[in-house]
Amino acid sequence: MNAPALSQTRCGDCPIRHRAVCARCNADELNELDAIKYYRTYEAGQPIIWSGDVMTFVGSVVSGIASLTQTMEDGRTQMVGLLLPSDFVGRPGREVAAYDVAATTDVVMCCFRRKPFEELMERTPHIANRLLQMTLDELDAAREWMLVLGRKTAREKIASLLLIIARRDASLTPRGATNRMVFDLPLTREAMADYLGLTLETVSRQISALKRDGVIELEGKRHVTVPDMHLLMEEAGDDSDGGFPG
Amino acid sequence: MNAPALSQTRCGDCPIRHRAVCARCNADELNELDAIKYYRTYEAGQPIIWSGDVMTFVGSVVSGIASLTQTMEDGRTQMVGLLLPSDFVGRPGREVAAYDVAATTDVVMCCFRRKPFEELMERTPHIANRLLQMTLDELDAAREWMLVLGRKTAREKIASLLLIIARRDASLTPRGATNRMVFDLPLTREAMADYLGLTLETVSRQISALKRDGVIELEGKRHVTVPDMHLLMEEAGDDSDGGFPG
DNA sequence: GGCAAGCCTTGACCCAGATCAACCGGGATC
DNA sequence: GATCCCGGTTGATCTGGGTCAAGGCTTGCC
Repeated sequence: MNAPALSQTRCGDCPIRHRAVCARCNADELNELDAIKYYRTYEAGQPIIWSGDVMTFVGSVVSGIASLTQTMEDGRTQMVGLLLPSDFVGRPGREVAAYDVAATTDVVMCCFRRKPFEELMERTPHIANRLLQMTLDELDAAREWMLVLGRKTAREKIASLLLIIARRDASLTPRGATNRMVFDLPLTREAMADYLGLTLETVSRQISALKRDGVIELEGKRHVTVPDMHLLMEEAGDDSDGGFPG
Repeated sequence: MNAPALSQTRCGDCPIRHRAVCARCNADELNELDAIKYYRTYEAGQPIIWSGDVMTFVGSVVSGIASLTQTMEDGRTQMVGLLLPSDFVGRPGREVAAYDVAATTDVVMCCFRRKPFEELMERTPHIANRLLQMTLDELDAAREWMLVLGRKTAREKIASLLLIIARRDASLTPRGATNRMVFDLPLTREAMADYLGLTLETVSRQISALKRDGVIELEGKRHVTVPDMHLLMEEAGDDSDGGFPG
């Protein structure tokens, strides 16, 4: 993991400066944030927050991937959010965490003490507006995901997840007009199953099937090559082609 | 339907005044809203907005119930939101609608022309803050629903939906400590199926099963009595008891 | 080198819910 | 009063994905 050196990163140098909740802040506002911020790291697999915990901080994912999950009493779990760098954790105004948050890979968080952050937000429309924008985006993503969970087949679910991961990578490393795409899966089969509302066996089988049918190529268990993104999109049952060249 | 007389309702008299996007506005701000608002009515079953349409307005549901749905090319549909009185329709800053919006019952909408509304929002934190709050609530509801779609059985899904409707009614007509609850289903079996990611046949069968098992009583096809809300909660696999007396 | 733990794959079987189809009942239309 | 719809119910059958079980491949530890 390429974690920045801790507790000395200046906001100006921050890799998520232009995408996180602080994206619209001016220099003065950044200084105020700086005063209440601190960095924390979590190893892959570690919990960040338990549902029901008192929230002492909110914050942004700086690097790595974290997951938001809900659990029923009998142990069934559903992932309800995948937090990527620049995504926000915590809800201003909420005392108690509603979901489990865990580090899927090694994670660096930029944390703000909750109370001061809430006060700052009260008088800083730049932050509130950015958070509104981000929340609306998350709501869209959640609704997209409801279609996946409610109506797609196992194969389509897998293809949809691969598509999301591929698009994320594409947005981080923009490239020319190419159909080909290579990336690493940041999730275990079990985590994929939790995200997709499937069992890990079904995830494994469908990945094998997509490989057998030439939709993807696998090197090891995590390294994926998509020879033709359009084919993958068809498999996902996805008409909106997400900006890939037609 | 008890639609208010149109185009003459003053904001001060509005039934959703204290819950909608305008909830925190002062008198001056209400006047500004007043200037760009107009009412529209839709009959049950009618479309309000088609996905892909240019959004000329945003607005609030004043009375009735509307639904947000997503459709795949092959016709599979998933409801991704149930809009109740005071809920907001449209996304400021978005040119083109992302979902189909349709009137499930007769609906009255309080519409704002989009551009003026966006400008007003820019300079009115009371509106932006309220919208943030409402969006965060919707996001929570969407995540709750992801658990339902991804991990619950058909019976649990039906129970969960009944619970949501019952709670909504309870919040509109607060009452003392009672386990008993009576309400009307505002959705057809098909709409419930679209919401739950099921077929209408399965919805019908599971409702019959819940009735046979005494969890609910039915009068006609829509009028429901829940003799014991706690039993219904157990059926929904829901530990959080939503404020019902223990 | 041997062994255990994680993560993943694959096979055999089963079942919840989808699909296909028949039918019911009430309200509108003629 | 006959007919047609529309929303809903119920039955019979099929199947996608869950469940249970047996390994395989790495990695790390002794």
